[in-house]
Amino acid sequence: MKIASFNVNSLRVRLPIVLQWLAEYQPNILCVQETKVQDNDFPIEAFDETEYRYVFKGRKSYNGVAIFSRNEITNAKFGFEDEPKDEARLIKAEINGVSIVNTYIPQGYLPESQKFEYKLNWFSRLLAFFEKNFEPTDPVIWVGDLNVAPQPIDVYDPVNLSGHVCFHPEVHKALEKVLRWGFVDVFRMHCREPGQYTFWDYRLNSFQRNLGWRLDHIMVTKSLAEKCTACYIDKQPRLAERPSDHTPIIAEFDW
Amino acid sequence: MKIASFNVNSLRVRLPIVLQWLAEYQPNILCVQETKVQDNDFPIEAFDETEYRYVFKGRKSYNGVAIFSRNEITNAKFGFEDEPKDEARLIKAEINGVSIVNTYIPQGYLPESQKFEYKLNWFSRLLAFFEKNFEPTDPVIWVGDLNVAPQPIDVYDPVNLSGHVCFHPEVHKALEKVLRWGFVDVFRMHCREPGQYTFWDYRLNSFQRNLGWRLDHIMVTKSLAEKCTACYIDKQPRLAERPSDHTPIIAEFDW
DNA sequence: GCCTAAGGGG
DNA sequence: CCCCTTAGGC
Repeated sequence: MKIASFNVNSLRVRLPIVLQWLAEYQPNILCVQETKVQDNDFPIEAFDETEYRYVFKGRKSYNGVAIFSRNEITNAKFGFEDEPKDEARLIKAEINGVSIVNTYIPQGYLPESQKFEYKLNWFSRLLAFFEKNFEPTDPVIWVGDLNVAPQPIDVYDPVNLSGHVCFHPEVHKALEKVLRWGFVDVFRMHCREPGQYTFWDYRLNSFQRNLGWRLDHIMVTKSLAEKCTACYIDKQPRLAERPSDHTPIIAEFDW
Repeated sequence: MKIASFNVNSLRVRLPIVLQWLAEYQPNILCVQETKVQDNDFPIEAFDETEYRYVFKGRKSYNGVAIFSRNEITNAKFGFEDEPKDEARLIKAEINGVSIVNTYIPQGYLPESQKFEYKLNWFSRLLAFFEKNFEPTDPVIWVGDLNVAPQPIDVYDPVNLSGHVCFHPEVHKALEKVLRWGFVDVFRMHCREPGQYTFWDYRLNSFQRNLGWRLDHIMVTKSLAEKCTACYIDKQPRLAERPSDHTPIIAEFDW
């Protein structure tokens, strides 16, 4: 049982990468973010030629989320239950008796901005969403681009980056609250190495110099964490002709 | 002695095609149009790695002409001598004792428009340019995207396209006047076949359906026409990954 | 359709 | 640096 998360930064531009990646890695589930495609323009034909089923919700230009799965996807719901729903940022679905929550959390622009307030609030609303829909003992997998590097080990320069909207005490507190509800960061459960990132800014040759951030995560409830056999980051898609600025993270489970 | 004309529709985008084409066909001279690149951004490095010399004149976004030659290029002049010079639409140069005039003639938008007036006027000014600079007995090669299909045989639907700015009685008359000064259309000297085109609109799948136009030409004075051994259109570059909407025309001479 | 540009976003 | 959008040209 393999589940992956990948911020594709335009599904249409990255379609060859995504199709090749699915064919090569054969995950059971792939959650993608930043599809940047309206539902009418979603490239369903390309995926209908694969064994993958899909659910998606997008909008013009920004955001957009999708789940691809080899097994049946049921009860797909998009966005929060209250306003603003942010449908192109959250999918909840059930696959093989496990609940999947795929999120693209707002980046937050600048700490002084309204957008940062919105981001912090988004974490609160997400916690309420988990509290309302699940018990911590349920099998729940929360994945996506969470736009937060949880620990100093998760950014290339923790001293100078402290205060950045993706590495900020307030955001760390907000994430911590959600995790404390009942999630385990399965990547850090398996790997304590520094320099393990999933995002590199397109500017500054960040990837070549490994000036990265670990922003993409696979968080699972405790019952599932016990069954997680591996979790790793795949940098291969970054070597493609037109790579995304993010790269996939994969977790494997014995169940 | 091989000379070719090719509207590249962005030299930077088509650079791989042009370099490969030069390496494969080894023409003595290649005239290109619609380089769409300012002189500061012209990719000279790429051509400095070949045996080709070059002269060019471009501007931002629109037009732009260049000549590549394996032999020395002398007395290169850009544009008309009077205003508007339209430097990014005309190069006159000498190569191997022959005069080359490479033109990208205005398309003309709509017959009712000012731009169409400008196009017709451009042909008049070009005739005056030839009269002033050459004798019909001189060896002169006039090539380029002339934005005119000379005969009914040169468009896919002569009845319905009659009146289009590139297949219009006024334009035919204007071209005819220039030809009568002393030029021979060497393509039609060698080939009377219909369906021989050099341009296909990107829209409507024109290339696949061969809904084309013969807009790119090699016109030569009589003394040279006698030495022309072949003239043909090369559709191979249209099979590239990112083809131009035009394709090269090539003439061969024994001299 | 495919090129260009300029402006917003990360 | 690479994505998006809109607008203009052909």
